[in-house]
This record gives sequence, structure tokens and C-alpha cells, in this order.
Amino acid sequence: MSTLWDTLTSVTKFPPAPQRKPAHAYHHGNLRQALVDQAVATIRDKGVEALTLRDAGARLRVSRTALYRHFADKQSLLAAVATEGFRTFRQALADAWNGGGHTPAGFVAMGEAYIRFALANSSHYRVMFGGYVAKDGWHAELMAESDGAFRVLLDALVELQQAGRVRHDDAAELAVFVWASVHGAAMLGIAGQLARKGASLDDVIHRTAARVWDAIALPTA
Amino acid sequence: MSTLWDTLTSVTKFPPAPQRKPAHAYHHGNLRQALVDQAVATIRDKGVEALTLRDAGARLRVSRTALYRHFADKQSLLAAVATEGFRTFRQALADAWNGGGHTPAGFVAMGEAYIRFALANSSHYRVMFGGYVAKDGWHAELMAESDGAFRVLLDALVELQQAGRVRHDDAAELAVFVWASVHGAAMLGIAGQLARKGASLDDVIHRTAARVWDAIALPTA
DNA sequence: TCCAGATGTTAGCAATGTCAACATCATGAT
DNA sequence: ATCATGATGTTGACATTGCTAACATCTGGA
Repeated sequence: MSTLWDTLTSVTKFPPAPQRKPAHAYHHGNLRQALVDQAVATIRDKGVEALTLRDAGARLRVSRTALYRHFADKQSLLAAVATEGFRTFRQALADAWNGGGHTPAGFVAMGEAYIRFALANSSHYRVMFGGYVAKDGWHAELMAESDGAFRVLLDALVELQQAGRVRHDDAAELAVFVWASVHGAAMLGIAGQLARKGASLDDVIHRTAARVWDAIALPTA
Repeated sequence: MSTLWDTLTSVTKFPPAPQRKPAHAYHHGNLRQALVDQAVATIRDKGVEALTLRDAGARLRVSRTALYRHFADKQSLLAAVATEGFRTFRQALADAWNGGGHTPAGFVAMGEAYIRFALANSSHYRVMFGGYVAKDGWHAELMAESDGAFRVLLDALVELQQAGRVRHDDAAELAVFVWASVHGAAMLGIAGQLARKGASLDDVIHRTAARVWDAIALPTA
């Protein structure tokens, strides 16, 4: 039916606009990632509750329901956001640990990096840990990435344990303790209640991490 | 003014119906508290996101907007829920501390009580700490009650410090550390990640609190 | 007695998440 | 090249929800 039209355009030197640069092409290209990025930006700037599917679509020049081709529902989008958060989070932890040369100082640095990440990305962090996305078995990727971040800490702890620098308690339980302490500090920090009066935030962060380390360290004979 | 009426009714054996039992009276009596109770119940049973103003009203046989005579908006209702949570929370902490006779063991018991409260009232706890209600200066009562709970811990810590049982670091900072550690453990516990494999939850809770204590305790000479 | 404020009701609006039905594009088998 | 098929995107519509406005009813005190 449109054969004639096709023939004409295929010969014409100036094919209709959409051919050149699909600036407003029907297909977006990589809408899924764009949506995640957009959501992350909105969450960073205005908070989780300000994230609306319609607005996210509008900003990407895409209809309100386009996102349902990539995510089952809003929760799934948030899960993707959290997943991406855990990826960079794990990287931050690993960098600190590796940068510190797998030493106790590096472990403390990792704790500091944890708190700093949470404060620098507070809204994103809340999506990751605030229970906004139910980890009900779906979102397997989320769970995997979350476990990955935890494993960085666990592995570091085991390594120091084998080096005789950490108490020989159950490693997993020690790791949970460290995680909890630092996570709690991060939460209080986000609520603006970490640095009370007159103390440098950096100092408080450092002393917090140091105290956690003291709680699990084996006294060097 | 209603002296005559009072006189009459006080003499009359059968006062008009609405006097007897206002089963469906126009005024509820204490709608505000009833709404808070209802919200607490719903949150406990179905979670925060399941709380809807219309449903809350319906359950109390009251119109959907009646609650706006007692709360400015949904946030204010949640603030009231959180406030009430902090009240019983503080009580639980104080009971543990007092029950332990203001000793290090009592301090540890307080930490255990903290975690146990969070696990037993996880949804309510999330409203208190999950950032669902912005503590933007409004909700002064919330902040007061929240500070009150923190002060129980702070006072206990100072008392033990003066008794020479706790490190002589800045008390407020130590208190924040303790709070953070226990809060983080509670959060992980709510996420079902406190007790990993094969360990009794009670034991993990106890060891967590004990570790926190160790981190701030002064070695008994 | 009577009015003012507190408390409760009904109507209705705008925003939001979601589904259904349809349109358009891309791609591999023929 | 054609063409069917699935992937991707759009429009229309709906129910739910928080909230406001206008009105009704009750209650307590001057």
C-alpha cells in the first residue's frame, strides 16, 4: 500500500525528517536506563516522595505509561534505583578498603566511606535502606547487589580476622554489628543528628568508625 | 443558663434519647485519640503505606474529612503516631534502665529493650525513624518526645560515666554512637538480617548490646 | 437565650498509579 | 524485499487518595 510512497522517498535526496536524526523518534533508544537516571536525579533533588511516574515520563519527552514497557510498576523502578545505588555504594566501599591496603586503617576508612556515601546521597540511600521497596524475592538483582555490598565488608573483616587483627567471634555476626553501627550513624547523620554542637562532622565520622573498629579489634599483643 | 434544663433532667427519670448512649452521636467524643489509635492499629497490621485517611475515617464511622478538624494533614497524623510511639518507647527504655538498677547490666538491658521494641513494633518504629514525617520544626511535640527518649539513654550514660564505668569521652557523642549502633541493629533486624543462620535472635540481640557496651566501657581496674 | 467556635458532613477537584486498546517500529525468517 | 511478530510507545479511561470549600450540627459560656 505505501509502496509507492516508499519508492518515492527512497529515491528522493531528502528523506523525511525522522530519518536523519531521530531527535524525537518513536523509540527512545534506551528508555530504561534514562528512566532510572531521571528517577535518581529527581530523588536526589526533591526526595523520593516527589518522584512521580508521569513527571518522569514528561521530562524524557515520553508518554506517562511508556515506562510500563520496562518496569512492572513504580516499585520496580525504585528497585532499579536502589540496585544502581548499591552498585556505586559497593564500589565506594571497595575503593576505600583497597586504597587502605587491606589494613585496619583501611577498614576504618571503609567505615568512613560508608557514612560519607550515605550523607552525600541521603535520598538515594533512603531508597536503598528505607524499606521503600519490598525485597520479597522479586527484584533478585537488587538482593544480589545488596548482598555484594555487604560481602565487601564481610570479606575485609574475615581477612583481618585471619591476619589476627580482629576478634575471633563469628565473622558474619561481627560484620552485621559493624554494618549496623555504621548504618545507624549514617541514618542519624542524615537526620542531622550526628554532629551535635561544635564538633566537625569529619571528626565525628572518623571517631565513629574508629569506635566500631575498637569494638571488634583484637588488641595487638 | 441550662440551669433549668439541668434541673429538669436531674429530676426526670427518662431524659431524651441522645442523653443515654450517643451510639451515633454527631460528635465522636475523642476522635483525635481514636484516629491515632486506629492509625497505629492499621500501621501495625498492614504497614504505613496501607494507611489511608478515608479508611481510617470509615472504620470509626466518621466521614472521610472529619480528621481535618484534628490534624492539618496526613503528615500531622503520622507525626502524632510517631509521637505516641516515642512515648511508649521511652517508657520501655526507662523501665529497662531502672529495672537494672542503673548498672552496666541495666545499660545493656536497655540496649536489648531498644532492639526488642523495634522488632516487636517494626512498622510503628519505621514511622518514628523512617523519615516519613519531616521534623521541620512543626510537630514540636514529636521532637520533644523524641529528644526525651534520647535523653533517657544520655542520662544513663552520664550516670555510669560519673560512676567511673564509662569512658570519659564526650558524653553526647558516646550516646549518639550507642544510639546509632543499636538503631542500626534494629533496622537490620526489621529487615530480617540480624539473625543469620542458626543463631537465636535473643542471643544475637544480647551480644549486640554487649558489644556496644564494651565499646564505651571503661575497663574496671 | 443565643451566639461563636468546635466538630462533623457532603460535593467535588487535581494528582497519581495502573490497565486496556491501539499505533508504530525493528528484526529475523521466508 | 516482504511480512509477520514482538518490542516499544501512545491515548483514553478509571479508581484511589489527599485535600479544600461550603454547609450542618452541636456545645459551652456570656
